[in-house]
Amino acid sequence: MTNQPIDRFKSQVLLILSEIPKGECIAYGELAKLAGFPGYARQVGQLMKNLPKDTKLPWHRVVNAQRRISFAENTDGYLRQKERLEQEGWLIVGTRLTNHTPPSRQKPEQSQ
DNA sequence: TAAGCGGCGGTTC
DNA sequence: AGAACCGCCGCTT
Repeated sequence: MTNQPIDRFKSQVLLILSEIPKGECIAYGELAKLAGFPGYARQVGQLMKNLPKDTKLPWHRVVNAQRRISFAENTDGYLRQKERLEQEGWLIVGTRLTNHTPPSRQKPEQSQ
């Protein structure tokens, strides 16, 4: 339409997103960069928000650069994303993602 | 037209 | 490690 670059941005992002393997996650900025639009992290988030609820795209695999779910904990969006991520093997503590059991306050210090 | 707001990110304190 | 700040860029008011 009138917004060709923007439309392309969406297409690219959604394409890359659909290629994200199960059990893996990517940051908004990372996704934007891979799509060819570095700096468009927020737009990716906006795009995710605008995705239809019945989309089969792995929107839940998109988290922020801090490896955290960008929704507030009490929101339904957070709960949905958490559910889906846990379903793919992720262990989630609060908004934080961990691949396996979190190191119960195990501090590196001189360990090794 | 201007101002504010995000499913953000990187740096700094 | 966590909170605060600023920079970013399109969308909504």
